[in-house]
Amino acid sequence: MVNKQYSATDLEAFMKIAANWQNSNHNLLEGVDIKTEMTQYMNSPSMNMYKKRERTQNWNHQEKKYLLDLCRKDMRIIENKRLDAGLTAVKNKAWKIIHQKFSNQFGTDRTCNRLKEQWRRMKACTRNEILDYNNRLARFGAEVADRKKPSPFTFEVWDFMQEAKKACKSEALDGIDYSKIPLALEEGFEYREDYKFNPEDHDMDDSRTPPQELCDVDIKEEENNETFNETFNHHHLNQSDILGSGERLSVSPNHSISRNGIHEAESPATISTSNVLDSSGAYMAGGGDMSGFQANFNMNNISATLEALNALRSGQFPSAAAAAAAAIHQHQAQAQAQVAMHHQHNNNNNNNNNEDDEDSMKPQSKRQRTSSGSMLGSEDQAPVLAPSVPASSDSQALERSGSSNGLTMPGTAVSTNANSSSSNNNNFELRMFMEMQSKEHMMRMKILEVQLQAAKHSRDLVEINKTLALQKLQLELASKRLPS
DNA sequence: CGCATGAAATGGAAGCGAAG
DNA sequence: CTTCGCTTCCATTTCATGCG
Repeated sequence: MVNKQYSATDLEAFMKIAANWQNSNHNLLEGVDIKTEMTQYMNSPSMNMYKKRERTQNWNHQEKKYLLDLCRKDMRIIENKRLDAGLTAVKNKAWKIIHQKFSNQFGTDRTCNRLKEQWRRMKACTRNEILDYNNRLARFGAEVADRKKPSPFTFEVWDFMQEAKKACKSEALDGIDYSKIPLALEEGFEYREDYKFNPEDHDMDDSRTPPQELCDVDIKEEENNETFNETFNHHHLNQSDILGSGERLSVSPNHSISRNGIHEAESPATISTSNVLDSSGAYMAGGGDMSGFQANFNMNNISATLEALNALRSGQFPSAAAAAAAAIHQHQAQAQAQVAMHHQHNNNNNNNNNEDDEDSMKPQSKRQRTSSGSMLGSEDQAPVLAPSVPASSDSQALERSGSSNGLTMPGTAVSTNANSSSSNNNNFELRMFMEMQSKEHMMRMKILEVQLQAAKHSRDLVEINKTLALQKLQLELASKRLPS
């Protein structure tokens, strides 16, 4: 973004005033290069509010297309008209990701608010163009109307708008709690630690915005932290859940990760993200290969997960695995009972079999729904979902996941072959599992270390900025006292 | 429950810059 | 200078939330 500077004429006018003032206060400003001082002062951020605004670079087609593609990923969130706290937070989070992705692609010239504005403009222009076109089409026919036919991109945006409208309408009466929804935008996305503090994100061009409010991302600090932590949790073991420090373990019965493993319907966006999260190995190394194990490990045996991760955290991997395995064995019967309940639930909600099945494979799905009307709009979601898989027991689901990639995963064996007499096989698989756990732990530790380092640097940067600001303030105060 | 406040969405006006 | 396309900002509306 072009930083605003005063023109030569502006400065000349200011200089005249300053020169007059200097003449009348000669004794005070003797020897001061007032022109340099003035130029610096006038172009300082604190004077932004008095400057004329300067337009940014026009948006090119690639930028618009990219923005559309990003918005498309989470259209149900971005285009949702609801204003409740949960959805607003998720929406802000989505915009932050969009902004970061956009910045990665095209540089940091566009601020988050500019992105939002552009998105609004794109929609408004599209609406106008299409309505105008339709009008002409109806009045003068295709030949005349086509003389000023909207671009294919306009039609693309229009299609998106219609699609989004439909999608949101289908969920409008659905009391979905969006606050825990993972975003499709998070696919392969890593938060930048410095995002919050990155000066590039601040809208230095906002002529009416005082310096202290320069953060143009209209997102409150706490949301910032929350969203970061949330994503951090999604990407990093969900330790807060599992270690009991967070609130997620005490989720309501409606929560998608309920204790009995029964899951609610889920939107395509959520599902796709869940897949991503699974494949990114939120709990397990090995990504999608371990999904079968995850399902049983996490949903039917939260306590086992707890124990395992407690051990994992303290570096006792063998004991972690053993704890998990033991707990899983213990809970096997209980799991079967839950599966039976699951069956019953599925029978009661035939329309949502697919979603439930998908959910059962996705321990990361954090969707929380209100109890009333939760099934509304599900028919709209169904066609977008992955091909349906017959409702089955969790163990069958595990087999599915195992056979689909031609591998029998250790975790699967641990959880499904509880009654197997092949203890050697179990031991071997357990060892493999431990090794994987160990590797994963090492990786996570490294990631945490890097993030900690980055956070420290960010904090240092803030401290330095604070100190500088303080010094500047003191200088200003001193110079003000000088005339008196 | 009603009111105050804040945040986000939105329509439209004003301003900017390039092209003719 | 005018026009046009685009960006930016303001005023208004809508909704959520907090408080008495």
